[in-house]
Amino acid sequence: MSTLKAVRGTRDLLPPETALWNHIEAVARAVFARYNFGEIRTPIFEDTSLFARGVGEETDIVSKEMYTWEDRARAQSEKSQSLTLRPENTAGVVRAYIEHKLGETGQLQKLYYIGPQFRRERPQKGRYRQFFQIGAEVIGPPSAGSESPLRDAEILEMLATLLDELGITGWTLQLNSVGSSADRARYNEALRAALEPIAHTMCADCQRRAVTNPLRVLDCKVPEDQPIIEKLPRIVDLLDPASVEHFAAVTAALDAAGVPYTRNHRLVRGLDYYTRTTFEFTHGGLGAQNALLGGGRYDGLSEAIGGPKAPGIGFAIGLDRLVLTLQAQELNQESAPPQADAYIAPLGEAMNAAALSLARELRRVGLAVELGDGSFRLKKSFEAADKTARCIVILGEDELQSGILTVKDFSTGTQTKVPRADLAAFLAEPSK
RNA sequence: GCGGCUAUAGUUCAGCGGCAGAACGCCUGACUGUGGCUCAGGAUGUCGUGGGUUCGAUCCCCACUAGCCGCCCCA
Repeated sequence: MSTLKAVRGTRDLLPPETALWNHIEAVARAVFARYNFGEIRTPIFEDTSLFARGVGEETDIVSKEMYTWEDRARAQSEKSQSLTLRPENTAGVVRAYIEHKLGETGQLQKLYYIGPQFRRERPQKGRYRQFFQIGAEVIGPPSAGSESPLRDAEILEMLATLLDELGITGWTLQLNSVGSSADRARYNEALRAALEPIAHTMCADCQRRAVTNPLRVLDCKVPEDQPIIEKLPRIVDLLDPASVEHFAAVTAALDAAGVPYTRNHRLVRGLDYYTRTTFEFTHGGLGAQNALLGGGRYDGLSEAIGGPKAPGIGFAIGLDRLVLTLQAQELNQESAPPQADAYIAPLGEAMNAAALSLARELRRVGLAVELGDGSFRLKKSFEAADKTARCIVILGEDELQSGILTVKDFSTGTQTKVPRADLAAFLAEPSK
């Protein structure tokens, strides 16, 4: 019988790596709080039609990457229902916005989420079937200012701040506008027409893309094709005046705030709901998956799934990729394993009960304490203590009788007698 | 879903058609209470899983599974 393993594309996250995950999440929460975002937690599965209508039937995500099953009826009166593990979280957030009539508040809703998403893709580095995203959405009725380009710029400025505060170096913000859905359809046809006579001079992939999905030609990385791609029509030339004005306002605000960005005419994103502003923050060193995060405006999404007019803008950060990037950066640095403040070494099993009592006392005042076992010989206690804690506290007959504990600080090698009443304060002082 | 590479000790990896290896890590080492550095000794294991070829397979062949890389696409 084969041993059970985590299924393909899923994985266990173990210490000490989980400490990094928690750190990233804590920084994100702190940054979001400063921008006055609140947390939303939506279900991990939804009615399949939410994604079909929201993300788009023809997208790769919906057409071939979803985990979908039929949740069978359990009573005569109940109908079976097609359910899907969420492949992204924006649709769920907008569904919740509609369901709870958040638009009726008249206020701009600023919501963030942290959680797992599911797509059945071939796993690679930085790509998993259960992966984690940190995302946020700004959505509301137009009267609340949800259409303002200031919201776009603020989101981008917040993301730049977040990456900076996480210590991510070398990121690039790629920015584009895809206009209205009508603009995008016109552009698609313009590209197709422009490619038809020249596609045969391009790489094999592009020849195929020119027919199946002209927008993807823009992503081609073959050097010989670049001059050809540069001469293709740009979507910016086909945008309606309002979209042009919107985009200009976004870039003007970014310039004023000093957020660096790169105008990328080729940035087209794969989800149907994007309108106007689209963006990616990319980072080298992630291989083919160079996008740390992506997002954009989705002015028609709410209406597409049966809600009121509720323009919005949001993003999703690939948490797994953020972790990979930070781990790669930290390769050059020494990362010390987490250390407890003290290791209590009871001498003999008769001391165990007293040791727990002492540990409780220290832990209650906030010290991190590792508790040894009285069956260990002192030598073994020292070995264990040296690996897990800054100090060892010896608790034997003498110490119990006298109330004076023996403490040795590993960083200095000095051994001290400390009255039990002073122990917590002694341990709390950073050793010099 | 397609193509390429890979799978050996806890970890990183050598290796060979004929007894399974290194480094690091781990365990032990006088003493009724002293770690690190060094020294001595020790254990590592279904050689990914299942078939096949062979007197004999960890090694060669096939399938499967998983990982990595690329494609597709995306976070």
